[in-house]
Amino acid sequence: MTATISPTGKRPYHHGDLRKALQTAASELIRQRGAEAVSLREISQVAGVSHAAAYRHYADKQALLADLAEAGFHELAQLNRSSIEACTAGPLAQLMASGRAYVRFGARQPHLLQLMFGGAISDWQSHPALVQAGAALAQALTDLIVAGQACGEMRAGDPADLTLTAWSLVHGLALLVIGKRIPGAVGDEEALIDQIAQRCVALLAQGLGTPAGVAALA
Amino acid sequence: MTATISPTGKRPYHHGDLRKALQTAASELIRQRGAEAVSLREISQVAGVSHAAAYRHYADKQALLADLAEAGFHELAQLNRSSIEACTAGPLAQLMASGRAYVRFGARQPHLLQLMFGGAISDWQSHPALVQAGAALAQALTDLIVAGQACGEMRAGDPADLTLTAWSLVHGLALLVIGKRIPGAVGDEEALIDQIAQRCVALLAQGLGTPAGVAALA
DNA sequence: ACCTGAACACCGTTCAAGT
DNA sequence: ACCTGAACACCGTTCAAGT
Repeated sequence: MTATISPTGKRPYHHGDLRKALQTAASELIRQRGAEAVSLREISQVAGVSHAAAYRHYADKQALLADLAEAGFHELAQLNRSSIEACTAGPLAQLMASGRAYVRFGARQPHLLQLMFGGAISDWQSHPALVQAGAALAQALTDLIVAGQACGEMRAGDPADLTLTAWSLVHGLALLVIGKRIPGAVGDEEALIDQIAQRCVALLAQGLGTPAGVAALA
Repeated sequence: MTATISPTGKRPYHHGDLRKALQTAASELIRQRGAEAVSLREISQVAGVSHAAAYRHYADKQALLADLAEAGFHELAQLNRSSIEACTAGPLAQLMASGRAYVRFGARQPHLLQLMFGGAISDWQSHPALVQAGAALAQALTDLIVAGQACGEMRAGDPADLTLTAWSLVHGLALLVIGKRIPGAVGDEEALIDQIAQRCVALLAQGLGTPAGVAALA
């Protein structure tokens, strides 16, 4: 932000914080149209620079996409934490709340979820920050399940199995909702989607919970 | 196939069955590298024609991709039927077998599953045959669940909810496996993936099954 | 250090023209 | 009826040159 905005109103040669401007522009465009439908050239244009300028801040288009996906993981993890904290009941009920938040996130930002999990980022492994952000999300789920097992609300067994089952359910549900593959719920009404998600995570809870845990839900 | 192959060995002007040749070439390339990494021009070249010839058989690239995705749905539906028929136990056990087959399909042909459910085909609704093929797959699942409810192995409730829950679980699991998001199972060993899938669908069965149904599994 | 403009090798798509 | 070749408007990426 140092000496980049001239008083004349003309745009200066140096942008100031082009990296952030690219993130903002890309995020906006991708949330609207999806990663495949947005070019680096258009992002640069919206950010107000030439089409080659982005390469001073990102190695290639993949790196920019990975950056946005990482931000998406942080956002989802934050929503996850909020939904868990907002639920004053036990871990099993918190797991259900967390699952609904996951589906809600997908329904609100379908193109972002596609970017985070779809094939747009070809070499996931070469973006360590992205791997880290994804792993943190899974760890939060595992923590919840271990807590549930400790207090007898959740079934015994390898926490990794319970984690993967819970994650798979909400992940698959979110993607099926996004893809409009659900007959009878083609619309985007958020309330309807949330009701569907509620019923699915309730069935999940039947599978993961102990009899005592399930009884406590009602 | 009429008068298209000259005895001299030189390629004739007319291909004969270019549509099928394009499908074959595209299927091969996409299964190896994914839809985003394959161009219509390369597909045409592999099929042995100029890059414009494809437009005589497909409206655009999306139409070719939709055609391949539809074939994928038929293949998956067939695997689904086979796995159910091969299981001589009750509907709950058949549901588990079906789920494992779904995950196995995804693990074997990750790029195809991405094509079928990812964002590569932007306007799904404008390819009716594709919608139909996807709906048929969901219907097979619902049939299984209704049968399970009828014989008391599966929990009562709206079959649509049970269907969506089961589908979401196996769909999410397949995609997480494909994306190598599963810590501890980064490898491609099919046997390992199948064991993981087995444990997840077992937990699903705990949620969807009645006590009697679950008892019958053991 | 940061950005621009021209250039390169690609795309998807169209269309007159060939067989 | 089916395919080709040239053309158009785009891409992502590179690099000398400008500030």
